[in-house]
Amino acid sequence: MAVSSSVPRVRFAPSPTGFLHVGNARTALYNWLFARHSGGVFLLRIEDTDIDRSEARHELQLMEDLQWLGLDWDEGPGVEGPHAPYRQSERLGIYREHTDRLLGEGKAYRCFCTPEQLEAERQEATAAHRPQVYSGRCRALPVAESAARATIEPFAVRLRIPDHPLRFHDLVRGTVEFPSETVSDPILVRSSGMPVYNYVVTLDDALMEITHVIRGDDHISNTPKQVAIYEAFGWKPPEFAHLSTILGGDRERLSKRHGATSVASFREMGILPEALVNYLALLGWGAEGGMREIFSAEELVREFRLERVTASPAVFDWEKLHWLNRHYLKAADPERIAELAWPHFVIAGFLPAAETASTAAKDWFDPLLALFLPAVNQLDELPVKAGLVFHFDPAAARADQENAAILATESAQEVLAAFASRVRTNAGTVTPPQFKTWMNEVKSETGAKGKDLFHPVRIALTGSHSGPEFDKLIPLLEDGSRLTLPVRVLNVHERLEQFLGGAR
RNA sequence: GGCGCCAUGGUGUAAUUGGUUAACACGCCGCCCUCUCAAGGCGGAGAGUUCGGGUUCGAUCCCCGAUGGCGCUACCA
Repeated sequence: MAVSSSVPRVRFAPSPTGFLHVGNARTALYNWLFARHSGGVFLLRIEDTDIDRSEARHELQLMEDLQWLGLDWDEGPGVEGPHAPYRQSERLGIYREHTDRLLGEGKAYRCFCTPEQLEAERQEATAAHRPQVYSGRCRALPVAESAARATIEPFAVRLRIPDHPLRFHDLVRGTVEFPSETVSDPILVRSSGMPVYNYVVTLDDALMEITHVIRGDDHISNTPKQVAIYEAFGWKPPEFAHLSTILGGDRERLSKRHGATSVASFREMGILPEALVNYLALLGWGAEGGMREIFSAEELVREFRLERVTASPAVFDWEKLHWLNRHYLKAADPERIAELAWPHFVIAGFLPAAETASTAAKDWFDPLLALFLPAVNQLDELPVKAGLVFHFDPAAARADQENAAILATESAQEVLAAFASRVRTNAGTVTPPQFKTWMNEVKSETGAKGKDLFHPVRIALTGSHSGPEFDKLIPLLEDGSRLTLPVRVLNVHERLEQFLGGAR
């Protein structure tokens, strides 16, 4: 290994076995924040030694998700760098050389034990209330015998765990120590010849001169073994930082069981990357003083300290993510949001594909979006919230219990009649000032005011007694009705007639 | 079974790293605004810091133990 460099080097090392999970996304984020804060190097390495589960498409997806979050890597697939290759499946030769060295120096040994023998040992250990560590049966095999058997028998390679306590420093937990007796001689290389995760990870971290290993706390128990590997090679172990687990509402490790957990699904739902990044940063870390919640990526980079990362597990909270997402949805450039929101209306069957849409439709979409955006947590809720613009069902409106109660009053009938007579005398486009005038006239004619005045009209026009301001809604309906869309938007006249017609 | 990590309102985090009426945010409740629903503004309830010991003049903070949660305990990653 080369001399450790002065600039911090960190890595994110996912295995391409599925989608990028939020937990891993947070790990990636903290690595990235640390690197950017300290002017260090952020490296991406693909851990694909599990050939059965690793897939190239997952690797692509992983990189896409990382990019979407804005986490760019300085070395790794796509950019390469001085320690290429960055895919473990392409580094097998490197691992082999190092294994030979360990074997040659007696730091590791061949193990000829069968799975059955090993299993029996484990059972014994449990029965005796002893830790499950390998007995060391093959540890003391004479070199000549070991070499001889190697030519005819399959064998695994194990590391000789030293008999002193294995300790390491953790930036979020302090010093962690494991008694030697509780650490089993780990398998380095399987009898198939394929090196094992814990081994290659360590080799790569060392070879790639990683100075800070920031990863999930499920690796704490693996760390003593990795420290022993560093020791066997005479290398200095890096600093560690083990991040706590992200839990679901039931305090169990967050998983698919809890709903969407992949970064890709968040994107599809219409969660903005800046909201996710902000949220994930807050989940296990707090700025000094802890009195701020909204952080841009740049601000996070400036404020982030590994030392301020919490050691305790955190429960994933959709409400707070939504709060942040609403914030960023409102703060973002409307044009960008429009682009992101449009496809959701396409899926709903309300709008044509963006490429085929007229500019008139696009212009019409902006105020529509402005009207309904404040009401949603995530973009995919938009079509439902804006549904009243696209479809109007008088029968269903009348069937609704609350609506029926409102419509049943004499005052409501008077209001509707007075309103209808005015709408009918004017065949042109209804404008907000016009509408306002009518409502004032209806008000003085019927004596109805407030809810009594507005609710019947609202129901007749939108199907619901609650909804957005008429000032903004009316132009949307009128303009929308002149557009050619997959679904015809009904204007005020049409709505009123359909509603009244349905009653007769 | 063994080993390890963790423990502040419902949730995420703060608390000059032993001295605070334990703070902020989400959520919740209420009020204002408003035809309504959101948004926005204002206010409120909610923890005495898991429990028990210790150290100390004084513990959220240090030590020990218990309890609980989680992780690892594979020729998985």
